[in-house]
Amino acid sequence: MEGGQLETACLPALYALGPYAQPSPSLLAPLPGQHKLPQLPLVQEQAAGNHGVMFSSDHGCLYPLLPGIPFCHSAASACEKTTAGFAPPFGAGEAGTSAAAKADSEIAATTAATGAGTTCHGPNSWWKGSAAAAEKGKMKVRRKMREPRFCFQTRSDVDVLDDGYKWRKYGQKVVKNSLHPRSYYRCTHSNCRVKKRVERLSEDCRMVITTYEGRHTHTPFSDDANGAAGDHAAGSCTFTSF
DNA sequence: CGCTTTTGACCGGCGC
DNA sequence: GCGCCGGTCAAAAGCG
Repeated sequence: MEGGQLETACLPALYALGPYAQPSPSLLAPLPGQHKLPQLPLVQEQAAGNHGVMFSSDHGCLYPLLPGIPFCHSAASACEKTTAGFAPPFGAGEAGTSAAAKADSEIAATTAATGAGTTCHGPNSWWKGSAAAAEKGKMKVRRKMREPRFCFQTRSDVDVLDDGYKWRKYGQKVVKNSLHPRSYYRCTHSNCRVKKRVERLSEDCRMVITTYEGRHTHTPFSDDANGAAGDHAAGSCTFTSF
């Protein structure tokens, strides 16, 4: 359903960030058919910090929400600072719930684990185990193995931003202190375990918080046999990491 | 017919 | 130890 819902004209500038790529301006590659990207020094910090960065976009202008915010390098407390700082201007702070901070704290422990070169699951079983019994055991592992996350704030009438990837919705949940349900998506690419959450601010239903978790193992549209899009990938690996 | 979305249930983590 | 809450699962329904 997603991937094409947004008219290009009203697309918020959503750029592919390379959380693990080298901190270079080349990290910022505009997605196919999207706006030229501004220089975002903050992203370079993000590249080093791996996760927790937040941006705001207003139909084309993507900018750091809080310049100089402390990234979540390791401690959960740092994450809380980040998210708390994010919340006040908008009142709700859904993206900065304790759970988000909690997850970020897990990321801190996870980053090293994932850096070891292993995925938590088989390459083709990123969303479920083979057996229910085994799943129970894996569930805990999966929760521990959190991926780096990026949080974007965009202003849009549609929930799902066309970021060049194809997503499948796997859940929706009403979260506390939010008038709008949170939607959970997974990348449909077979080997890709990237997830994203989409939710709207209670105080401003036009503001959409999109949180990406993990890194794409493929280029945008690569699973759609869209070769042209693949050509947009900056280099071979920089753009693939999101 | 295959894929996606919906939705209620379940599970684990965390705070009290 | 208990309850709350976020995140995920999985069956059913919907859609192209």
